[in-house]
Amino acid sequence: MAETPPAPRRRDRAATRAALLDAARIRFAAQGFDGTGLREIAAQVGVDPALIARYFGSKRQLYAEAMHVEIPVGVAADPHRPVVSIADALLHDVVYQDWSAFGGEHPLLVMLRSAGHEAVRDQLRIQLCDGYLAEITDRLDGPDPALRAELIGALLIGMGVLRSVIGAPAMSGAPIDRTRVLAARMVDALT
Amino acid sequence: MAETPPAPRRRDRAATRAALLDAARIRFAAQGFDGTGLREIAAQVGVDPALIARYFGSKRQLYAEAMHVEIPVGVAADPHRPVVSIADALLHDVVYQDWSAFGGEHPLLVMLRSAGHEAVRDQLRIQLCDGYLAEITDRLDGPDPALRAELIGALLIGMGVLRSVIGAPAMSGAPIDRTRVLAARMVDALT
Amino acid sequence: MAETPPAPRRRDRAATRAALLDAARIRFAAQGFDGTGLREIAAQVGVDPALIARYFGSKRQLYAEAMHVEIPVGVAADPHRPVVSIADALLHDVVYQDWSAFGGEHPLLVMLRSAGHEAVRDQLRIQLCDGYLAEITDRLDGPDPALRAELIGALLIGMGVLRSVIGAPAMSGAPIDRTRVLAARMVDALT
Amino acid sequence: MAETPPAPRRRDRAATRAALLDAARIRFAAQGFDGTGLREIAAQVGVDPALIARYFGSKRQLYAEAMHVEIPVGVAADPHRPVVSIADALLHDVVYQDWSAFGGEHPLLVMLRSAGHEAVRDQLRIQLCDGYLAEITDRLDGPDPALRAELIGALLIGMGVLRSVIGAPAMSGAPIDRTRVLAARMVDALT
DNA sequence: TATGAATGAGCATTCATTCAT
DNA sequence: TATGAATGAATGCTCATTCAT
Repeated sequence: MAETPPAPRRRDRAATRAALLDAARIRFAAQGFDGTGLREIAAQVGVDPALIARYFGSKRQLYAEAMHVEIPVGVAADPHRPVVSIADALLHDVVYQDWSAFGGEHPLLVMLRSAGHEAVRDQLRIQLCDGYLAEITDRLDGPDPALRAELIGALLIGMGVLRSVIGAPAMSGAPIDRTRVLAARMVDALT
Repeated sequence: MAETPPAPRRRDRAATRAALLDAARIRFAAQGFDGTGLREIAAQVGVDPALIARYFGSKRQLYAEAMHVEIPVGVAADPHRPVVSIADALLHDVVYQDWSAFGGEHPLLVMLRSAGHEAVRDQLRIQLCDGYLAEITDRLDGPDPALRAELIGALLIGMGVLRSVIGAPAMSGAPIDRTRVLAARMVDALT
Repeated sequence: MAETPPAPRRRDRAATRAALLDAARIRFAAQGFDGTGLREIAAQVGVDPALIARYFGSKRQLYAEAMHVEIPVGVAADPHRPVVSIADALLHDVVYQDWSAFGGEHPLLVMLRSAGHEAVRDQLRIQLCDGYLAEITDRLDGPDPALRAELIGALLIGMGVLRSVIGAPAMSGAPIDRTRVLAARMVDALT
Repeated sequence: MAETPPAPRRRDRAATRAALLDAARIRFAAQGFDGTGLREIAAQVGVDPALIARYFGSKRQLYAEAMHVEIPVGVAADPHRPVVSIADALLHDVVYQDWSAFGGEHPLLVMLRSAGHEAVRDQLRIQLCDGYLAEITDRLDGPDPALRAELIGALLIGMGVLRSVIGAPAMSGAPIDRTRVLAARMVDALT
């Protein structure tokens, strides 16, 4: 892991910046925005807290940059790919992918934990609606494509919430395949 | 309003306690656990902040008590009521009910905003899984009833998140009936 | 002195407040607004720095309140008192009075040391022009009474600056009577 | 403007040094010693803040050098020039001259704004007493020439303070000639 | 010679809480 | 029982400065 102190990493702006982002992701995921202090992020990297202000401007901007993720290219590749396949890819991406760099969860779920802040909610909306769901909306025929896309997104987010935020027993323990089959059935019901 | 200072509410322990809970619900919902100060809650009721510690022990306990809700009796009444009807009732209860006493949202969604705190996550799990979802699980036949109940819960929670936490455009703007029909279709696909 | 820690002064809001103001005057006079920390003021009184925020709201407000002085009643008493007498009284008040509670200088001169802050300049203008100089203006006949009053004020302030801010040798060392006679001659030249 | 970044001024030590002094004068005058950051001075010139430490040693030394001014040669030229004429020349020099390179004020008045620092007070005393006032003292006959010179200096400084630090209404607004006539009368009363 | 990464001490302010009254 | 004075730790952030490069 890049965020452990062993490597002193002296005088390397890019590496220090990256290490700060890595450390920030872990702490923000575990303790939320308010529960995380800049001092502990800096301490984890082994640098002075003032560097964070220097590199990122403010705690808010550090958070925004740490939580930013690009939509995976594979998902958006084929414009004719069926919706159920897209949804399944997103389900795997959002809920079941290995997000250990973010403390084990997709940044959308991490951000949900700090959704008391309006700026965080804004970022959530942009990354979810303008990113993931736009891909689904584009591929849906029939009435209310945006609404149906959001319902799929709601299922996705809800599954993530139950699995990794709330820790609902069945969803956390059940084999992934069984769950994906059931989720796919729900998505199919919308098309 | 019970929480305005004009009425001194002198020497009425029960009424003061209730007023503190009401005020706490509003502020916690609007600003989250960390964003809300005990001073402002106390000020809204017109009492000294030390009284909160006296009545509730700590901020955390005040939060827990303020966010506690009982599952509506109507939902649990008939053990033979079909799942899709239960789910629709819960959808209405959780997502579309008037929760103005909680600042406009169901406490489950309010708590999700402060899910950075482990105690809040615990309370969420207990209220959602042991409360709402148990009712659904009991009525489901076939394999994996708990998992399917959680998927329904995921859809519910996700809809609430998109509607009132994230503010997704279609779900926030669409007429409620159209949304409920689509959600019912997803639930039906599981049975 | 009320600002020494010996007396614990426990649980006495008014006394603690007054002691904080006393300590603030001394430190602000000696080191200016920016050079003085709230920590040292609080330490001098023997209380926690958080009390300052509680009692005065902010460092700026503490400063404003600490530097506020009322115009001495004796000066404004007789509306027919000649200007040269008023000026002499003010000279004694502003420059030669024992202002040891303010570290040895009139608050107007103390504030001049922190005149880099606009709020301080505003307070200076209000206390000098609307306070002291208005009394002089009212008693001046002939043209430009306000301008002549301000010239008298300029002499006063300038004498204070040379004496206690700059430490000009002659004015600091000369016997007070000789200086007052000369200053009175300058004032007389304006009437 | 010499202090705008467009001109890279690469590898010209003397020009960079001068540009830093120019920028420092403007900022120190506008915001005082404490209110001015080395970063903003360096940024205005377009160089790294570390250069300031390299060229001037410290912020204090940069300030001292930036605020240093020579007494105008015209004033000291004729040893038989009458005092009232010298005083008027100084009044014009100190109070009414265009000091736009210093942000619009004579450095003595600028320094008065940062007189919370002892080093600044020392510099003030040296530049005022040993510079300007020595010229006046030399030309005064009769008793206490140094004291009378300081009283003239007090009037000068006081006028500057009221005009440009405090912003006294009459002195800031009145036509310069009327003010100079009145000031000359006060000076004459001392001879 | 000069850059810019990094420092560490310092700032005012906010908070839930405690304790004497 | 309840008030409110007082606490002390922690917050994000700014600063002049230093030290490798």
